[in-house]
Amino acid sequence: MLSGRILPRSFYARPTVEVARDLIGKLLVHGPTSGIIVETEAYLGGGDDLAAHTARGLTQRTRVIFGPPGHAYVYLIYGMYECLNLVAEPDGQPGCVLIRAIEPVSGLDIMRARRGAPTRPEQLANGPGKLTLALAITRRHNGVDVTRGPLVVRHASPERHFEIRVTPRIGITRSADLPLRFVVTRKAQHQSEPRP
DNA sequence: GGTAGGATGGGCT
DNA sequence: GCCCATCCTACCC
Repeated sequence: MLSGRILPRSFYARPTVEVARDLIGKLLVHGPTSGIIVETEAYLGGGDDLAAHTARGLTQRTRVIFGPPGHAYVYLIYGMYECLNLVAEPDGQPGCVLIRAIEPVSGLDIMRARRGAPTRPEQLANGPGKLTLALAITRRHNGVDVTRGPLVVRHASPERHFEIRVTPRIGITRSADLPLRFVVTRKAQHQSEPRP
């Protein structure tokens, strides 16, 4: 598949929920590996979202989330895995989107080698810790600008349209009821004709 | 099909 | 010292 233009910073400089929703169907690219984003979660600033890392305010770790939009926030989780977020909202306002799953598009063999365990294609990057492993995204990418390579998000070409379901977020205990997770349920381009 | 438990280290109280 | 925005394996239907 061809990749379209890089998402501009204005894409990210919007309310976090809108950015989370609109990242579905976009192409996450790092070097030779890439995949279509199929699951995201919004983590809000402003204090009402107790699951957000920014809920306790500005710290050394969370400073990137308060910075300009269109940058990567990467952190270590459970001492073993790293999670990729993309910073939303205008500069100075917190808010970010966790990328929870991608559907591999290019560099499948490289992803398989990085993941180690015998892995079926659909399981290569279907989790936040798995996709960073598959795309070789680490804390060294914390703070990098994703509107300029090598780690970027692009429009898919042709543009992809999906049916999206909104649900509570996964794996949290605080603010666990907020509908801030966006996940592809069905590929629109594969939608069948009306049944007889 | 399902779930329980352990690995592992940084951030914050 | 406790809490994680996780994943994999073992084990049990």
